[in-house]
Amino acid sequence: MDGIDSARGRTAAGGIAQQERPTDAAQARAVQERSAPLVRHEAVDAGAVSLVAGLDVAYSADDDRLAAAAVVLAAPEWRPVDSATVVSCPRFPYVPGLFAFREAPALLDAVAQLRTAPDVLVCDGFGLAHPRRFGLACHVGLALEAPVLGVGKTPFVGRAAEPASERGSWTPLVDGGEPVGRCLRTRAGIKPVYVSVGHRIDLDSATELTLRAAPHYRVPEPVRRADRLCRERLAAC
DNA sequence: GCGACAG
DNA sequence: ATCTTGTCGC
Repeated sequence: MDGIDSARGRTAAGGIAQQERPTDAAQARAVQERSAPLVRHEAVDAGAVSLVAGLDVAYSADDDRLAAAAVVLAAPEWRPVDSATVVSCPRFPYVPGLFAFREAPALLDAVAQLRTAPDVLVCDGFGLAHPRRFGLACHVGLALEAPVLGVGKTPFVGRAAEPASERGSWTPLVDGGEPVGRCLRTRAGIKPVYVSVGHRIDLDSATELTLRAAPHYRVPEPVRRADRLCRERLAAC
C-alpha cells in the first residue's frame, strides 16, 4: 500500500521500470526516457507532513564499497525516529545523468529496512531537473510509489537567476525552456540549493517542505543526518 | 567537434 | 563521491 511495503517486494503500480538493471548507458537512458512520463505532481501539505526520510550514499576511499542510509525524522523538531543502512558495491559506473543506477538499489534496500513509513522522502540529488527529466528522486519515487523530492547542492541542468539573499527566496530553474525545479535559499546569504520534484509532490510543496526541513542549515536535516550516518557506517567496517 | 557534467 | 586541519570570521 505505501512506499515501504513496495520496497519490501510487493509490486507497485508504477515501480517496474525503475527496478530494471540495465547493463549499459544506452539501456539506462532508455529506461529513464520511458519512465519519465510516469512521474506525477501532487499537492502535499508541507505543514502537515510529520515523518520525513533523508537518503544519501557515501563511497569508500580505498575499495569499491558504498554505504546507503535512510533516516526518518519527525517534524517539527526533526528528532530521529528510525534509520537503516546498507553496505554494498555499485553495479553501475558513475555517469552524469545515470547515477541513480548506482545509488538507487542500495537506497531502496535501506528504505526497505525501515520500520517506520515516512510521509515524504528527500534525496540528495535531482528529480525532474535532469537531462531526461528522470533523476534519482524520480527513480526512488516511482520504485516506492511514494512522495519524493530531490535537493541538489550544485547545478546540473538548467539555469537560474541568483535568488534574493534572504532565506526562503527562490528563482525558477529553467532547462530547455521549461521550469524543472527551483534555486532556493535555505539560509540568508548562503549558497542556495536546487529543489526538484521526484514523484507524487509538486514544486510548491517540495519548496515549502525543503524550507521547513532546513530550519538551521543549508541542507535539509533529513539529508544531513543520512549523510552523516552513511559515512559512519562506512568507517565502521 | 568541444566542453560540461547530480554524487 | 573522495583526497584533507586548522583557521579566519560572525
